Amino acid sequence: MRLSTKGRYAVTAMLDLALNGTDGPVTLADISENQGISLSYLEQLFAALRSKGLVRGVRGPGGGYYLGRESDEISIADIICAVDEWVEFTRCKGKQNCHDGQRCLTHSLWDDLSQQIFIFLTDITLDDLVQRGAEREEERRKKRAAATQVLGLKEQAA
Amino acid sequence: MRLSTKGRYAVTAMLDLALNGTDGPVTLADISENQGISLSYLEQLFAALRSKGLVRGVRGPGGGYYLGRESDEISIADIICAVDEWVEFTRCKGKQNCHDGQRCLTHSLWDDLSQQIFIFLTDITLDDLVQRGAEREEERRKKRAAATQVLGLKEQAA
DNA sequence: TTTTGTCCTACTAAATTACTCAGTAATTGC
DNA sequence: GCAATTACTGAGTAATTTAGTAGGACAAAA
Repeated sequence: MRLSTKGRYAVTAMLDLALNGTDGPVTLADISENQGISLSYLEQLFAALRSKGLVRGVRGPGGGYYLGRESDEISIADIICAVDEWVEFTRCKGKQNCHDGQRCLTHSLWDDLSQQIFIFLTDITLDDLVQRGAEREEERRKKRAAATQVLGLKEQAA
Repeated sequence: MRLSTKGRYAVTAMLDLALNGTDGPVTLADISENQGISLSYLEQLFAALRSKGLVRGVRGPGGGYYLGRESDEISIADIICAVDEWVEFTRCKGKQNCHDGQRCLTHSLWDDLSQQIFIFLTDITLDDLVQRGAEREEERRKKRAAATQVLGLKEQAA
C-alpha cells in the first residue's frame, strides 16, 4: 500500500464531497478553490475515482459530482487504491531475485506492514471522518478503538 | 512516516549487514552484488545511516561496515527515519490553510496512521528479521503478536 | 607505495507528482 | 437553436524525488 500526497489529495477531495454534497452536486471548481488543488489535477483524480464507481458525475450547468455510494460505505482504502494504482511490487515470484532469502525477509515484512495499513484504512470510512468533524469525539474514539482492535485480534488469533 | 523503496533498500542492506557481519566488516561492494543495488546509491544511503550512528565504517583493505549497535537494538523505524528525512508535512500550523477544518480532518487521519505505522516498525528490530530468517517461525509469531498487541492496547486504553 | 575500501561532491537519467492547455460532450436556460 | 456551464479526455510540461554515474580525496593494510 502506498501512502502518497496523491492519495491525501483524493481523500481530502472526497471528504469535501461528503460534507458539501448533501444538497446537490459539488463542482470540481468549488473543491479546487476550497482545498487549493488545481482543477486539472482534480479532474485526473476524479477520472480514476469515477472509473471505480466512487463518484458519479453530472454534466451541464448545475452539475458536478456526487458520491458514488453512501459515505459510510466508502473506506479511505477504497479512495487511495483508486488513485494510487497499487500494483504491489514486492512479490518475489518473478522479477526480483530472492535466491539467498534475505530479500524475501524484507518482502514479507513489507507485505505484513502493507496489510496492517490496509486493514486500518479499510475500517475507516468517509462517514467516520464526517462524524469526527461534527465534534462527536466519543463516537470517534469508539470507532477508532474498534478499528485498531481488529488489528490486535487478527494477530492474536495466529 | 514515509514508506518508499528508498527505505526498503536501506532495510535490505542493513539486514545483509546483520546476517553477514558476524565475522568482520561487510563491504558495500558485497552488499551491492548481493542485493542488486548500485554501489554509489548504497554509499548515499550509508552516509545517512552513518550520521545517525546505525552503522560504523572501517576504511582501508579488509574494511567495510559494521552495525553501529546490536541488531536487537536497531528498529526498522530507525533505519527508515535515517534515510527518509521524515519532515512530517501534515502539520496544519503554518503553511497550509486549514480555515474550514476539512483539511485538518485528513491531517489528523494521516497523523494517526503515521503513528500507527511508526509504532509497528519501532517494535520490529533487525534481530527479529534475522530470527525469522533462521526458520524460527514460532518465535516470529510471538514477536509479531506482541508488536501488534501494542497497537491494540494503545487504543483500547484511550 | 600500491591496493582496497570508505567518504565526499557533483552531475545525470528516469520516474512520479502536480499542473497547464486545448479541446469535446452533455445538459440547462434563454 | 444558441450560449453558458460543467463534466470528460488527452497531450504536454515543470518540479521533485529516486536511482545511478563519475571522479575524486582520505585512510589503512599489504
